[in-house]
Amino acid sequence: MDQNSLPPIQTTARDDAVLKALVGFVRAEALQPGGRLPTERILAERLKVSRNTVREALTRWEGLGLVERRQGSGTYLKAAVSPDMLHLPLTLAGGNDFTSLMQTLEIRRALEAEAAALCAERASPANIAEIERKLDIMEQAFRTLDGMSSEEDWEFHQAIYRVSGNPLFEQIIAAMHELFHRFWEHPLGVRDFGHASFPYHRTIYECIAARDPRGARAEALKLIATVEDDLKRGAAKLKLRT
Amino acid sequence: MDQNSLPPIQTTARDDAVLKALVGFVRAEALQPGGRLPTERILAERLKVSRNTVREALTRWEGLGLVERRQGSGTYLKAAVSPDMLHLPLTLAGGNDFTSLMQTLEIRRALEAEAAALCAERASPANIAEIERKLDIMEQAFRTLDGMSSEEDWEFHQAIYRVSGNPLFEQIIAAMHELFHRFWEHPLGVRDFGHASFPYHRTIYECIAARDPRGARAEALKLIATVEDDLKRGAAKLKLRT
DNA sequence: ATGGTCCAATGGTCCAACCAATTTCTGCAC
DNA sequence: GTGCAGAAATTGGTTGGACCATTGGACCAT
Repeated sequence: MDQNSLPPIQTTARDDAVLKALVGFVRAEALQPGGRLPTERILAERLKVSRNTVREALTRWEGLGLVERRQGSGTYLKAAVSPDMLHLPLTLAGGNDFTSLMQTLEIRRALEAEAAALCAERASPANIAEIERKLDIMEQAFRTLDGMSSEEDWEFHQAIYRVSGNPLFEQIIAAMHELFHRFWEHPLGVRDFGHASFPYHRTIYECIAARDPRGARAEALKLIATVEDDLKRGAAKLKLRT
Repeated sequence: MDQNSLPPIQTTARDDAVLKALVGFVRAEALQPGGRLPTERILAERLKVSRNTVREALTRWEGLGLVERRQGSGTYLKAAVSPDMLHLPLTLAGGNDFTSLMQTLEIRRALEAEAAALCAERASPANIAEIERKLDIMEQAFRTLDGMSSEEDWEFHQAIYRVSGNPLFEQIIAAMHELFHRFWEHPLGVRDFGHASFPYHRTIYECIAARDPRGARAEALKLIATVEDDLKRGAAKLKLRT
């Protein structure tokens, strides 16, 4: 017998019930990300639970990044919610060491290549125009600053993830982006970090515009490879462990 | 001016401070997963904060899967913690609908192929033997049950992720496994769901044993393709939306 | 317009108590 | 002594009420 057929009963689950009610509220009110939730006091009164219970529920959602609380202002929705949401709380020991960054890059390589390929398959003309716009901005920033601008670079890649049609790509990479961002600003002592990756942004775009999934995948892999090289050069310079 | 040069100041962060102190405690006591944390009341007293604040902090950790609370018993550590942890709270609108499962598969395709390739590069003889053992068990289960056994199948793939040398693969896929598991037991009305994927498990293993990254990647892609086919067949049968 | 002051709303913290589940102890029967 | 039922202590869960800190808008003086 599958032990899943007899799940443990839940005798008390006030805060979970609160969250369920909140999901209902968000849907009933068609609340969009950025919208404001009822105040804690109102929720407590309406749901007939203590304000503390409401707070515990909201704390959970806050930890999951679904909601943002601003003292003196209110509680705001940060992401879309649905009744059958699944939360994947990944917690990984992330450091600034070479190994962690390399591992992050391996994940990014896998996802970036796949996303680029899917993007090339599915992009509409409007999508392609949007990506080109982001590319132009990035290239402009590159010339102005004489180097990679992490902000504009990120926007470009994000556009590709979005157009891939699979929101999971954007979510996973966005979550890891913070980890990556940390060291992006401190290029391990390597001058011109990311310079080598610059030309591949355009080649990726061209493959997408040409609806060439295989090419897009190949160019994406090349781009990641240049970043890996930069990383290795930095590691060698700092004599970090491999 | 770079807007990062004036980051918002942090005036109060009691519960965050509690978590930081808790990290220190875990490390000082060399607390292992499964170990028991101090009582909420004791923590409140020691840290000179209200029990409510302690509870908010623990609620966050609980939501992140780091800790488990058992009423009447205590609070127990569920995973290792470190000062520089990174949390990726992925929330995906995951249902049993065709679209969600297909998107999950696209992620799995990206990661599975990369992991198989890395595994083929890095596997030690002992690793290879371990994977073969898992493969034998899976094949045995297949013959006995006359069908795929999700449990043994999962163990096989997990072994590959582990040997890939990058713990992120295992963590991400493991988190998504629950989503996949849901419908794995209810194969959308498709008889012999997963049957077609069976032979590729051995071909993947053989490529790994032969230290053939390209082959391993190719076979992994074939395996996922068969699952996608099964999924599409099920969707067509159930007239689900694409 | 600009800046300052006040004030109501809102999240953050605290306290003291009680409830509910669990564990531990106690004492009785055998 | 052993075993077990019930009491007692422990521990997380909930409640209600209070106060603090921050926010943002209204109002006012310059």
